[in-house]
Amino acid sequence: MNLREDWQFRGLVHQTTDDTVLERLSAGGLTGYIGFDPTAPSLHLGSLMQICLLRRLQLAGNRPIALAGGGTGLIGDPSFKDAERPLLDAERLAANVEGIREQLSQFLDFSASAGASKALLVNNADWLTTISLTDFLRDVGKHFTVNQMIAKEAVRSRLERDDVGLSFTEFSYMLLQAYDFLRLHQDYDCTLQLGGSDQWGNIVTGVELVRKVTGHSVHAITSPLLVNADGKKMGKSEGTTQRVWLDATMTSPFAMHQFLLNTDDASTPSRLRCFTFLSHDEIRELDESIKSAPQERRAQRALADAVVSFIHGEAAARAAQRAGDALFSETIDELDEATLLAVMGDAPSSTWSREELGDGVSATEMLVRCGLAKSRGEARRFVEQGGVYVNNRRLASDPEATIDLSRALHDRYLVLRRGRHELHLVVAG
RNA sequence: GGGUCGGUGCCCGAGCGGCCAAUGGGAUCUGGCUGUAAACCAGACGGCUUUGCCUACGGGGGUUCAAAUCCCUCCCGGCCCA
Repeated sequence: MNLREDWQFRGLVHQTTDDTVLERLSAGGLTGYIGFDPTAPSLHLGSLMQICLLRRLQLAGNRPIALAGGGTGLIGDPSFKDAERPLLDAERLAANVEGIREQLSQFLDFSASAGASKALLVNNADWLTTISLTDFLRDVGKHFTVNQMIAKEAVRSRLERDDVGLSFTEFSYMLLQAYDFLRLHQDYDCTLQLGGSDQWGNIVTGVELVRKVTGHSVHAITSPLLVNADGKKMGKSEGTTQRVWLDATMTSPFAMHQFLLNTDDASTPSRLRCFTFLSHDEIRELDESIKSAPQERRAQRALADAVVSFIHGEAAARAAQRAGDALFSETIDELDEATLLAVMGDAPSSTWSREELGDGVSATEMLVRCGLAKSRGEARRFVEQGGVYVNNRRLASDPEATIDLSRALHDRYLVLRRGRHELHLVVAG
């Protein structure tokens, strides 16, 4: 099984500059890079595809470069965005780059033992913040005409809209990214850039720049953007309620596991291919299980286990698994105290005074203070609609309902749930 | 700088003096059906001490018994001209 066959099976390739790249990658020994935007202190599931691509590259004996966009982040990529991006200040950006560096270092092999395919992490702020404007315009800008730049699909919609514009700053973004490729080619002999299919325009601009400046031909591979069954980009602001972050303190392993477990049937095969390193046979078998026994959701379970293991480790994946099983398929009041705490370990919790709970606290009040409702009005609505559960038993849909210690598990714990998924552990102090 | 069009709830977008917390769509949320899914159906969707009150239609000021709606001014954006 070589890389080309594997990538084709997994559907990782959307477009390439030429057919031979995949063959050459299969042979190993190339250097390829992917850029990561430091828009937040953590990467999220939307970047998992890119992370896996770099890893696959490395496993096949190539050198992966992860490029943190500390410089391009100062500008903001306008590709297919429908409005001007707010600028991030340099300090936040630097902090974000740091966070991302740390995360990426877990997924690639940066040790000397990797030899020629030892991964590299670079920050384009190193060159983008130091090059002079006139040098940039002469050495980079001179190679492109505005005519071809405005013809790019990625910016077209912004140019055609009559309510928002495209600032010169954002318009210049593609040149900065092109310059990155040139630098990586010159400094590290990098001959390949990968990215999502929305990056095609930016990437080929880089390919062109390298050719014009050095005469060398370098390559591009884009991968399809994964969408949910409803056509929305996954992992962006969608998901259950928020983005699914890779940082365990921002999105708990349990929440991530749940998110993946809830993947709809139609999207599961492609996610298994892109986000896991399972063998082709295993994947085919899981595909089959979706058709033959969808209610078992073996494929979703395998996906959730594999991804959480990859990101947070096997122990975290097992814990998330157990927590889900306990919370959704057993009666929670049968759990012993240690198990209950382990299961609820990921969920937010709060400590309440015994006296207060003894007297009974109104359900709406409790929902608001636990952060399960944004306002009393919303809390009242949840109760009225029957969306509130204590220890997995639905609360009477009475807005005056109160909750007291008599329901507590082990005389201290109340598992408060709102709707299907939002949990909170109330502890009597 | 000049002209012109526009800025409404999470987003899009109606309203153009009282019947407006503001039509409609999307998103989201809750419930039902299910498989902790999708689709579908029903409901909710500014806040509160909830038969009422408060805050909101870019900011400020004004006219009026009454303004998202009229006037002035400022800020922001699009387009055209310079």
